Amino acid sequence: MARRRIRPPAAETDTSASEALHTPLDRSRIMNAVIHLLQTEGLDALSMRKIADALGVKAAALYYHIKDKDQLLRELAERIGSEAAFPDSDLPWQEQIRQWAMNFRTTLHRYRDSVRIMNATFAASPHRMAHIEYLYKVLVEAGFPDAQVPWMAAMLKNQIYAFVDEESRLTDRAQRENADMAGLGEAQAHRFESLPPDRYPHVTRLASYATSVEWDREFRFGLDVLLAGFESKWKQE
Amino acid sequence: MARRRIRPPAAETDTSASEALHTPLDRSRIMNAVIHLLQTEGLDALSMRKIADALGVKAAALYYHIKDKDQLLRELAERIGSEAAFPDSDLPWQEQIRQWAMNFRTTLHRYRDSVRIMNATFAASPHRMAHIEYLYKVLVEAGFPDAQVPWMAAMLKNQIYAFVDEESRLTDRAQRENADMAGLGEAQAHRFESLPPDRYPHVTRLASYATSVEWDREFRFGLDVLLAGFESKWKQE
DNA sequence: ATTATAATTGAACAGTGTTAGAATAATGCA
DNA sequence: TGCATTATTCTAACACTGTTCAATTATAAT
Repeated sequence: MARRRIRPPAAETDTSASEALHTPLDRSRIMNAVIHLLQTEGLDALSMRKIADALGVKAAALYYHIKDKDQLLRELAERIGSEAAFPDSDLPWQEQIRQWAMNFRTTLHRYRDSVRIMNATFAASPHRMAHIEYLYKVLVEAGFPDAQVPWMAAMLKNQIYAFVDEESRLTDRAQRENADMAGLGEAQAHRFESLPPDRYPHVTRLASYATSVEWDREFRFGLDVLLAGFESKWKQE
Repeated sequence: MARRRIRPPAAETDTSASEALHTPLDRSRIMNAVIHLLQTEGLDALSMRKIADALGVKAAALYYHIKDKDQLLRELAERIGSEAAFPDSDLPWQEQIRQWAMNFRTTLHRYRDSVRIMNATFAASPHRMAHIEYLYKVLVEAGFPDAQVPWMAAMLKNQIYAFVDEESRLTDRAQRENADMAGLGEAQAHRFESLPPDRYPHVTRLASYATSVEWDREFRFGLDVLLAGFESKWKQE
């Protein structure tokens, strides 16, 4: 009775060489499965049971290696933070921040639902703190008053998160619409255009600007607004 | 057999006069229970079964009157949006936006987890659209180019949401800490102060500015940065 | 009193994160 | 090799979540 069970091959989701085939299990192997599942199905589908399935294991087995799901998300957020590079530190501060922001945005683009992950977890991990420290340093050395630097950094962070969040939402949606009914060109992006123009004259008139967007340009525009605002406020106080 | 069941008094959570005692049930009575539950226990505790309990009813009964939970949240968001007033339209545009933003912030303060609710629901409801229309109108009439107005409005909205979100989080936490260990003064707000100063010199040095915050002042500061940035960008292009 | 309609319920479905205790696999030691 | 110890994994359950459907009860109309 009770014959030895040999673990079945199990769909490993990704047999991309490296990483021993089915060795015991491991925090890093779990993280790989998490990332793969995140990219293919999104954050909402990221359940403990699905992660375990992808590893050919039952959900309870995960809890021998990790504390809870939140730890998984924190490690995910930390990993994302670790991939955004810092610009050369002898550039002028405006250019440093511009490049830093664009690096960060590019990194956020690489992970599905990245902004939601960042917002759902507290930032007190080494690589994420390094970004805060970097921003503080640049702004302090640029001569801004200590008391305002944390707020300026927060505004930059918020602007990036909010922008990338909306950007991801709209481009994802556009992709799906193009996939469903290929052709037909110019899907109506926002439903704003189909609103009563007498009640919302400005919204309907400006709705066209929300359809075809040059995201890179608009991201720079938002950054420039903040940087110009910083300088303006700095001079007059 | 099968005697008539007379509905028990049931804890109505709030017998604040008005509203017939236990008449059938009703979208507006449901909304009242939702709001009361939101304010006392927060968004995370807002489950269909708890809402039903507060009304002396089973969860399935709610679905005769509403479509799903999301509709409840959308009505909540719409209600919040409806309570923020618009400033006089003959003020200069900067002052209009300043007052509009402060009104909106005050309204958000009145509802627990309000920002999360706003962010979780799409804005295409009358009162919320009215705010977008208003912002577009003010900015267009201030002379800003059409193509940039939607982005400017988005930046203002994002700044308000992000600010109030953080503000609520920190003040809620401070209140809880003061409740637990009354006295002892100056709870350490952020854990930033207990970080290694050699690794994060700027963060630890500036941590003190995050402890005692004049939120009103900082909110105005953030707004002024945006307004100054808008003007600066507008002039040079 | 009987029929028609409005409102509520019980029970279930398919999920979620998480835990305790039993079962199994891998390992060290004699 | 056999045995005992440790390292993993599994089974089963708990307490939740939003939601649906058929059956039941309440209310109103005839």
